[in-house]
Amino acid sequence: MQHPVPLDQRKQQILKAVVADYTRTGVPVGSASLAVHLATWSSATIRNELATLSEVGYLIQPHTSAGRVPSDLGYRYYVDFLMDEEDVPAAVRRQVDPFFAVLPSGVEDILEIAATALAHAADAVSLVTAPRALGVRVKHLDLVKLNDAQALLVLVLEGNLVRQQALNLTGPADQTVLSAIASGLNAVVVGLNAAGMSRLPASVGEHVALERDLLTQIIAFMTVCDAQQDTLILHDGVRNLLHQPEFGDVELLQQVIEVVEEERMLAALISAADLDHGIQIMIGRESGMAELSRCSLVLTTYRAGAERRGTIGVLGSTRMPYAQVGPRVRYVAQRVGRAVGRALS
Amino acid sequence: MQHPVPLDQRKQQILKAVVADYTRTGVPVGSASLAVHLATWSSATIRNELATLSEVGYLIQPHTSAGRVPSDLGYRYYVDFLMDEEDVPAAVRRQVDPFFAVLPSGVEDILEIAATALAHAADAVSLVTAPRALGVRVKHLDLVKLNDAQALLVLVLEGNLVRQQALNLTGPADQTVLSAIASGLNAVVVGLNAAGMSRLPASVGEHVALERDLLTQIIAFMTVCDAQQDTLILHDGVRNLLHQPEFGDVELLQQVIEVVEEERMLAALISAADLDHGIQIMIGRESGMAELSRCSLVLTTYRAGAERRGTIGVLGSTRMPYAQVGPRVRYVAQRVGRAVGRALS
DNA sequence: CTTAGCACTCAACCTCGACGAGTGCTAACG
DNA sequence: CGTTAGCACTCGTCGAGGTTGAGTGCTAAG
Repeated sequence: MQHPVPLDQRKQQILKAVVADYTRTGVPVGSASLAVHLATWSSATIRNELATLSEVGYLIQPHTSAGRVPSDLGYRYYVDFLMDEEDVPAAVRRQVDPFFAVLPSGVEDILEIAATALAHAADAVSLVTAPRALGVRVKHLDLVKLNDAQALLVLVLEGNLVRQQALNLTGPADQTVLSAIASGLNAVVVGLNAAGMSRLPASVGEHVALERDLLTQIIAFMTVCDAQQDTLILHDGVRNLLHQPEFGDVELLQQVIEVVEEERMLAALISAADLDHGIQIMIGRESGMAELSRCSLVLTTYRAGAERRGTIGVLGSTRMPYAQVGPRVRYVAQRVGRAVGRALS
Repeated sequence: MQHPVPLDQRKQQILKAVVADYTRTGVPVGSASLAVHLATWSSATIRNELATLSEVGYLIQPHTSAGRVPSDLGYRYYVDFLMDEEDVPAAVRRQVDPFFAVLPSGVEDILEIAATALAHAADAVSLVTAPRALGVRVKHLDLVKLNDAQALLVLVLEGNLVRQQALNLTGPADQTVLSAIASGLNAVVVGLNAAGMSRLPASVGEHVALERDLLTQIIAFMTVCDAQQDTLILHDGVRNLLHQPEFGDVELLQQVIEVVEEERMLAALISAADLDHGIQIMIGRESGMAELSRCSLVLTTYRAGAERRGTIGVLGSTRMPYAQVGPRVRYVAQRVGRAVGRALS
């Protein structure tokens, strides 16, 4: 990001007022209405300042005789230097908390609830990714016979994530044999991730060949699970976009909804996000996706335990109340982190 | 449904032509353009017929000097008596088939794929419910220790449906004890549904009290699973609504998307559907939901094995090409049935 | 019963002018 | 020299008025 053009005190106040007004009303704001809020200066003075703010690219005029609208850059300056984050109102807390009062034991179910809660709290489209670790660890596994050629692997991973997959049997094997192998593997495999499992010493049980073969398949499947976790994205609240006037244009709406339904595109975006510090805000074209040029993303991580983290955030119009949305996203993130942490037991 | 007003040959042909034209263009159709297709009669004659078709309620005039548009009743008559279903074009088959070429082993994953496939094939919002049986039967179960007070129940149900739930332990119990109980229960419980399990004789293992208690909780959870199956609805393809001119009105769009995102409302609707015969088409207000007054549902069942069936279908504009959509829904339903059947092993 | 002809209706579209919100510029003021 | 009142100017919005054309219903003739 290039160094922002520095602004004096008064220009900052005016820019802040423009963002506040426009965020509230959705209508380009003119010097007169600003002069009411900022009674210190006349509308003419403000007009001069607006002109220079437009010149340096922080404001845009839809047409000659219209008021000013913040540009992406303007929002960026606002977000970085001017914004006073608002506390999450009690009303919103009361709206969010019940979602986390009674929780299912599976992580994915919790995330689904989180998506709904955040969509309500932030009045935007919510996005949630599964918590990611360097390699998911196994908590328990089981083998169920399907037929002579196949067995069903049931993996219980950390966080009570349950995954199933059909495995090929090299030869016929009873359920009793499978159960024996499963309990044999359970003894050595618990707490390991894919990498750890591939370092496992030679077989332990009596059905050496079969067990070896199954273990190879299990490791392969776990690698797949790891990869899937990155791309799994839940979303909710598309309805919240519809009452925004800027999405009155159906063309635009269609592009945005297509991106949201096509989760792959979001996955790329989110994984590119730099979330080392608290919250990341991507404004308009900053996301790099043309379809989202009128949208902003507010993302943060939730932490469940020491090294497990997922991403949670919202997608909304660039004209969103950033001062409110940020804290709300963080609030929900904290709840999710706690809930997922508990599920990790 | 009240008895429909009978129509003579000519009126039928005209009604059919109106539906065909309107479905294609989305513009109210007038007598002149009909006279081109139905060269047998002059526009004046057709005009007379249109007037009587309007009187009996099969057609509607948006305003005095506009053409005619089919009413819900008109579509109903068309669908019941006039429609010639079209074969699913090879192009569509080629679009659908790849989705079912490589299949995951879990039923739910298959259904998700089905939803996407159908959304593409029918160019509408697809809806899919899980296959329902009178009571899902257990294939395998397992107990994993979470902490001193709780154990995680992992149920593998028919169709490789995996469900997990935390159970309360009346007293502390090792993983070894839990495994013993699990294998004891497995011996008697496999193939039973919730009802069957509650008729089970007194305990078999050595940890009588604990086992009894857990079994009660398991039965309760299975009942919940049964209930959940009815309400689980996957959907995809909201984007397909957006390029329909009738949803250019954002108000309307919002209502529809709200219903789709709020799955509960659809669940009620779908479970009310009468699917004894091949396919059910609900047109406009027939659904009873005001929000969907401009939408139609085309639903059918897919069968996986003898007594397992789920619902699959689409939600689109009332002005949808019923003659094409019906067969396509059936086509996908058949594929899904086969795929789920295979997953049931 | 069918159909040509015709008067009629009405949404869609265009144009035009009034309106007004908002601007940029200039000149006066402290 | 920064600030501000005043003013001419721009340009989108809104409503009135007029035109167009698709489509109708009715009538009378074939």
